[in-house]
Amino acid sequence: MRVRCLNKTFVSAGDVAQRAGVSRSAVSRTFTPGASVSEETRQRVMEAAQALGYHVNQLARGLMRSESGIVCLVVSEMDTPYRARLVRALTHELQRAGKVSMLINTDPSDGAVDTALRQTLHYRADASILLSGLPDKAITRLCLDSGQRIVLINRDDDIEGPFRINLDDGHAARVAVSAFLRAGCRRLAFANSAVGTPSLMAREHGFVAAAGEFGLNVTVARHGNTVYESGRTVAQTLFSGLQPPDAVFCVNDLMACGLMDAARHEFGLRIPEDLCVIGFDDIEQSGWSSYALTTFTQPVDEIVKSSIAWLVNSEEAGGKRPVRLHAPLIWRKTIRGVQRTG
Amino acid sequence: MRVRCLNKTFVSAGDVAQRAGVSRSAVSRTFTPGASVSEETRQRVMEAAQALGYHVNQLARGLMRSESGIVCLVVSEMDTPYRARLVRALTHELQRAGKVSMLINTDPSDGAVDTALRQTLHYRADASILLSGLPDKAITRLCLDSGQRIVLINRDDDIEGPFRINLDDGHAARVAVSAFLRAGCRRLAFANSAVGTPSLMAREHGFVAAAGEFGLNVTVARHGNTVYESGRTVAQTLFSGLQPPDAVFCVNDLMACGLMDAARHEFGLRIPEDLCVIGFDDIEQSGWSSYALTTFTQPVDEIVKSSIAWLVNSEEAGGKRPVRLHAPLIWRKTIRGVQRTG
DNA sequence: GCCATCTTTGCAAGCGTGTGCAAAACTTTC
DNA sequence: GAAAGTTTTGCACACGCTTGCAAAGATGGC
Repeated sequence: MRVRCLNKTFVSAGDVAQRAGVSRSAVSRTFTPGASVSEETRQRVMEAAQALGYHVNQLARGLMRSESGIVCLVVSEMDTPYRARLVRALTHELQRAGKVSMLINTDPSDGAVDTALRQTLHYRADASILLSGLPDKAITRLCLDSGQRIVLINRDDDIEGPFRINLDDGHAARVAVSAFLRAGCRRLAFANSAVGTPSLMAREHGFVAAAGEFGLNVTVARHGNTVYESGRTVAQTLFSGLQPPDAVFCVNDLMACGLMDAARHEFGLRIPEDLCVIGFDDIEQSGWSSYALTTFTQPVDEIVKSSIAWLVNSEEAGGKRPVRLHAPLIWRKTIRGVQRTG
Repeated sequence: MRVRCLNKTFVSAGDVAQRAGVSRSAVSRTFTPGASVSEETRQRVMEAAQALGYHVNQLARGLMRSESGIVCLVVSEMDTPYRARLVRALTHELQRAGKVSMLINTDPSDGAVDTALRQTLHYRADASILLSGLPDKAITRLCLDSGQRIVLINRDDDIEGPFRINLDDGHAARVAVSAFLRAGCRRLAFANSAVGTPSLMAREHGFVAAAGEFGLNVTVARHGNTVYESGRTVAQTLFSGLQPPDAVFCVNDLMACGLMDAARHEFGLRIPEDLCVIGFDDIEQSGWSSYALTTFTQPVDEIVKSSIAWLVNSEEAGGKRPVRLHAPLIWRKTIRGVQRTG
């Protein structure tokens, strides 16, 4: 049998009321901002609450109001540097906004995103923020119909209803091309994963298109997940060929790191003398002096700020069109020649 | 005014009952494993639930039972590679155990761990897992008295009651010393942060003591947080001196990476020829070929497994003494000479 | 001192669920 | 077919909270 303390497990509003000599309503109102309580009773209640160690039961509160105060973060591979940073920033800001975050792991093994998103319904989450995996349309509908708000970050799916927030991948791709050209590179390549997420593909297509405008072909290599190892594998493909590239735009910093390591340690290439590299995300490791990667930085603060602003302001349910944010290029040392603002 | 659908926001068990032509209890029992329902009614209920899109309201369920199914993860700097990996593994395993994880960010800005831990009480979490920050004793008591279970990971504080899980830091330190000695190193140093967490200090003291047994002094340098930049700073201190070390045990892989980068790029040292390095955690980056760091690996799976096993089995509230896990040394390329199993 | 106005308070009805209890339905046995 | 036993079912209450409503109390103007 479960061993517990002798007294009741939790003190309830009733207990506090009794001790303070007021009604249950009074203590409820004391803890409800904007409710009508006299200063005197408030004091008495607070005192009793303090003494008894009372905490409002958010489960019960959430049952009455329609708001549970819970926001779900739906994310897979959350230990990826960029994802981890985003999760950290989101939880931090959500807490400041008086919300609490429920973390839903959608790593492949245990069912799909759908199962997870359905989980968010069980707890009557006020909102869900999806950092990865695209949910089934029906489930999304279900969530929206349940009054839940949905934010899609970097997933430019064609679903109607959610708040969509994306980067201007096309613009970044053009900036990358012109940076490479200015550095004197002519044999361009694009390193992608085989995942095929819309935003990853937007970078690839944007890069190919922008290069095309200058009459240049792009060698595209895709492999596996968007991780370090894939970067290495792609490097094997690219640098073993007859016409190895002298510039590679990597869809992601993690892949860029893998590609650079393989280029240096297995093919003896010097960066940026023999090879220029640009990445995407600006993860912490890109700033480490072994990489010093020139890369596009994710405006994490802006992403977080606008997401949460939309969640909290229950007004303006608008947001038909996705918010597009700019990802500026951070110049480090993987591109030769003079830098210019991109 | 908030725009909603015309129908009720959520369908309740009552709605399902009405449609299925049974009582509300029948619905409740259908969704309660082990309750007594005839196969026929179960079918009817499931059908109606499906049609209406019914989901058990976990908030209400949690109100009735004493279990909310919520487990809080209390963590700061969660985008650190090791922490992120742990959080990922924990959420994954918790979900498999039918729990859901609430992520509490205790980054310095908004209040201390205490505020966060109190937050876990608001939602009547079944348990809290603390990865960082040591809570006030009073709050811990409060949580325990409320029937909440607490797990402390890598925080060997002297609090009574929580389930404590630690690594055998002392043993690891001894292994590090002998690895350095076998590689012919004689001028040992320890790179630590200024944070002073028990487990970090245990590594330092263990290393100094073990070296002492061989009549060797250890230069100890401490600086800032346990991050990459601190590793660089510590390197400045260590390698600018008259007697620069030829072996450094870093309290953490992140610091090891910083130290190695500074050693190579600012002091022109070759690793492992001029300098041997050992780290701790075995983060992903340690495996990257730019570092190839020999390091102690955190048995994340074991940590997660034993934590959750303890949370779920409400029996055996035992666990007075902390669980000590072994952190094996992963041999890569930052120690010269022949490897031997440690 | 009296009435109108405003604030504070307690009552009671809900929110959506689990569950003990007794009645009802079904099954077995003789 | 009746008695005994087993399962299933519905009622009603509980969980801890919010909130509309009306009564009570405080305040002010005349």
